[in-house]
Amino acid sequence: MGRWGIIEEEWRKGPWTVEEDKLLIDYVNLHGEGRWNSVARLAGLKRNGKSCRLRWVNYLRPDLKRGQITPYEERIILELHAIWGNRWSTIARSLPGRTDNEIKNYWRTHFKKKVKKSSIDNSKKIKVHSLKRQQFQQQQQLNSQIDMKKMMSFFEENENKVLSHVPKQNMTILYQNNTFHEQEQGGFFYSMINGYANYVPLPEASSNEDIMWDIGLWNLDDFNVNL
DNA sequence: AACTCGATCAACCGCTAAAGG
DNA sequence: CCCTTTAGCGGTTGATCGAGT
Repeated sequence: MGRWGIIEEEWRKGPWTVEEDKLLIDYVNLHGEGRWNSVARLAGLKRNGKSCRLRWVNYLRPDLKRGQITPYEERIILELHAIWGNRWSTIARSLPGRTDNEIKNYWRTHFKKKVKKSSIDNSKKIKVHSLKRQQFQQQQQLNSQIDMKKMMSFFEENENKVLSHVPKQNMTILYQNNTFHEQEQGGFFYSMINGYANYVPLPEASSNEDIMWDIGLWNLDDFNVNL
């Protein structure tokens, strides 16, 4: 019984201690991710499954990237938020090692006020309309020339392979370490920098017009490049 | 020294969808 | 089918910190 004659909280809450972290890490190493509700029983943690999962995915996961959001990452966040709105987990999939929570926090603290008045209407964010497409294409053209040069050489070196994937609306291709990695996700070419070609999923094309627009992005003539 | 205030961000909540039985 | 469990999402909170007064 607690101070007030009420049954004590069954689960611990609040910030995690290093001891708790270690218990959770040991549990995941032993049993893998998932079955979070059994962590308390099997690892001796007085945390509910939800809290354990959150701690793992947002902080303890070994593949997380630590440190400041880079300017490159910031640009992706801004551009993808213009497309997707507050769909943080979708945005996070394009930023390896970053969590949706991290991106959400970053955007809210850095950009919420600035975007408040002029922001696009997020209520229809799932639909891709021509205005958004125009905005996105304009942003594409505002990208730095060095990015465009890398993108150009990427296309030139891998033209056949890349173009063969264009009609596949559900194919995502990552280009890392001089190899292609294909993933079954909706997507299209987004940007290329630091040897990392990033295909970003978009809301599914719902009309021929949308599909044509997606393919249009692959036309190198569309990019304003000064080599 | 004491206080306010805004920024930051880890962790919470409610809710939904998918999976399991 | 229904009911329960589990995973995941996005909004919100509140502890903490540092800068300014």
